[in-house]
Amino acid sequence: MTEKVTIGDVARLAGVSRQTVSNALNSPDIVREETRQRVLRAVEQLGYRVNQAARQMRTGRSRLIAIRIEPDRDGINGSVLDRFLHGLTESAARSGYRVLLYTADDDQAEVDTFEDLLGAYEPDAFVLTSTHHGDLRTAWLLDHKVPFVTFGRPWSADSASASHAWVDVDGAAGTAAATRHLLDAGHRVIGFLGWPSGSGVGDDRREGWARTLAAAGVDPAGLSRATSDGVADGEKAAHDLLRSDLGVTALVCVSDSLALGALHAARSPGLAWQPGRGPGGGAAERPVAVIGFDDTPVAKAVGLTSLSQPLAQAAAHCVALLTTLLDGQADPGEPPANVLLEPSLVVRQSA
Amino acid sequence: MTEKVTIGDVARLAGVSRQTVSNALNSPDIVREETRQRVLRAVEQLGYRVNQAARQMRTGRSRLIAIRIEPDRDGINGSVLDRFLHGLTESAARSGYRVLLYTADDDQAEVDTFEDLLGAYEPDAFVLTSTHHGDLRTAWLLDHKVPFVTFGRPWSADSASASHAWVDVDGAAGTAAATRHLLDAGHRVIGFLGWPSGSGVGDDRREGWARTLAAAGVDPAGLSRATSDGVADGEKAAHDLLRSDLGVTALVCVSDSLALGALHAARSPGLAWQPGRGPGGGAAERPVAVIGFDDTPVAKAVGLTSLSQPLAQAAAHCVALLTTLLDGQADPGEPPANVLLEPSLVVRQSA
DNA sequence: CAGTTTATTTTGATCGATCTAATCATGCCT
DNA sequence: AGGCATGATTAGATCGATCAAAATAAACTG
Repeated sequence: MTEKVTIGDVARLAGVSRQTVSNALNSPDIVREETRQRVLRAVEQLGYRVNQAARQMRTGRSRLIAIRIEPDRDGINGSVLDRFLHGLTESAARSGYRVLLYTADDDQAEVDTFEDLLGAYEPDAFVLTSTHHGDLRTAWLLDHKVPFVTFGRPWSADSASASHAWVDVDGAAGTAAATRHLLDAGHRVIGFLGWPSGSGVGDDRREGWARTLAAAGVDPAGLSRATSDGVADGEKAAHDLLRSDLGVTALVCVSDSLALGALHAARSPGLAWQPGRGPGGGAAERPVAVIGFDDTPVAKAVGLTSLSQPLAQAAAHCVALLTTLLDGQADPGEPPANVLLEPSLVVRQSA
Repeated sequence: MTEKVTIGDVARLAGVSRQTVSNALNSPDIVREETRQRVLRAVEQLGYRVNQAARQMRTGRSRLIAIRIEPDRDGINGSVLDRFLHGLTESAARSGYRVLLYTADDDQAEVDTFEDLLGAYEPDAFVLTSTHHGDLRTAWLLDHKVPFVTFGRPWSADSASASHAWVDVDGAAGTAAATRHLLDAGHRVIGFLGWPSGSGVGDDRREGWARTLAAAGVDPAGLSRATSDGVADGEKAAHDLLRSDLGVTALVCVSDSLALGALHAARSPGLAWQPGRGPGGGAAERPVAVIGFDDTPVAKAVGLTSLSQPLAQAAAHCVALLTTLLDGQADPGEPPANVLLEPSLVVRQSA
């Protein structure tokens, strides 16, 4: 163990009182410059570091941010949270905060954990991910006046009231960009592989595709398929869509999992298309173009064009919003701030 | 915020002193049974939770375990740490500990962070991942008598001295199992795609393959290729190995990244093989079998047979070793304990 | 039944920082 | 020079728990 250096040790060496050391560090402006220097030199010399536990007792602030780590549910998209976590840890550290992890199997368990953590470690704030309709967690936190930010919009009906700070990535803007990219490449009949409607994220992403396609004069009706998230599901849905006689030459997908399945389907015989004509018959076949979402390692590995979420940025914004909340700079009259970031298209071989 | 409930509140309600409440919770055996019940009822009623900061000040124990979260370097193998982290968080919680994250770009930066954290948050222990030759970090922690466990063996020359607790997965046993699986399936000339020698993990995994192949009467010499970790690298190396006239019909790979590359190579024309004869000429071609390592989401997605590390188990063992260290149950005379787990082969289409 | 031992509970101090309020200098104004 | 606002520093209390030691109650012993 490192020998403990307390504020008293520093005070003794600098020849001042404990409080002056504290002031020199926390309210530099009320200490005489020369004294401040002397204190800082002593701090340096002894390698003093403020003890969080002691500070926390007095101030009630732990400088901890808690976040739940999820079991990477479907696997393929699991690394998204991982990258976000990394960004969060870095940004938090830059602002003098540390990240504390916890797990919970469902909303209720998570709320219980809130109570546990607040009683024991007193994190200053929470970051919630995977927000969804009728989220118990946000209600509880608001109710107990615990500061928090969500990574993900509040997808509830009363989102108009915008009752908490959030950061999100604009899925619709992403799929719109993907669709535009395909249109620019000469595609017209562009399909969409999504999740069953009802999930905020999924609906949002579909909307971006539909809007852009319609704007280009193509009716999106009938060009979309919904399925659960999985490679096999994606393959099946893509097959179904490509076999129909609609002349689909490209697919925008709500996730890399579905896109990967679509890629398999697209490479199965008889589903390619010929430039300049409709599908079927002719030379120089071109494979169906596919674009995924999330830019997971899988996408990189198989050359799948995909939409990349600016996760490090999102994390940084979360921390920024939190520090504003915590430092009380937030105007209580103003509605809570929020940030919407645009994903970027990473072009690879698949489109 | 939740209204604060202190040990004093509980004491008042239960009609005893603060210390008795503390005893009832921490040393139940020295409190009269009836009193204990009364205290527990009061605790329940008020929803009391011990304040870690206050406890930490007195006891010097924070009940925090710190671990570094790495930027998922190559991406494809990134989720391994993620899954380990999840397991660690769960196991730690079960033992009354929480996980604190930090980042660091290299060993030196990590050591600096040790000092920071120990001064400020006083984590009770560290869990180190990615141990390697000449690891600065273990030396520093040993030197400062900070409890820690590594996930990964000490790969140093003086590993004989086994100076710290560790948990690891037996890579050699894994590749041995993979090789045996291929032998059982009728393969004889089985190649290996690995990393350049010098990395403990890589050498270990190669060794399991070589040993098993030799035991089956096949000389592994010349059947292995070394390359950096990447899909393209793997494809190139696999091509090279398959094109040689050695008659390789299967490949064991040190990682899923390389295996994915190998899979691509194996599917390129002219590299299949015919059962019952050597490569080239004949009917009923069979693709080259490929086995990867780590069972990443990519493996699952593309149907790659791979070796799965028991990460949740490994994490649980890490916590178990730590609690033994921290609760002082470890016999100081005994050398530190360690655990070696076996990976399991997840068989999919590729082999 | 006094004298001890053992069981149970309580009192007071303490961990290391910060808050509040008090003290001690200075400079300025009339 | 006295009065006073301002600047700089310090003394003492405090956060909530646990430790060490003391106090009290109960049990046992000869």
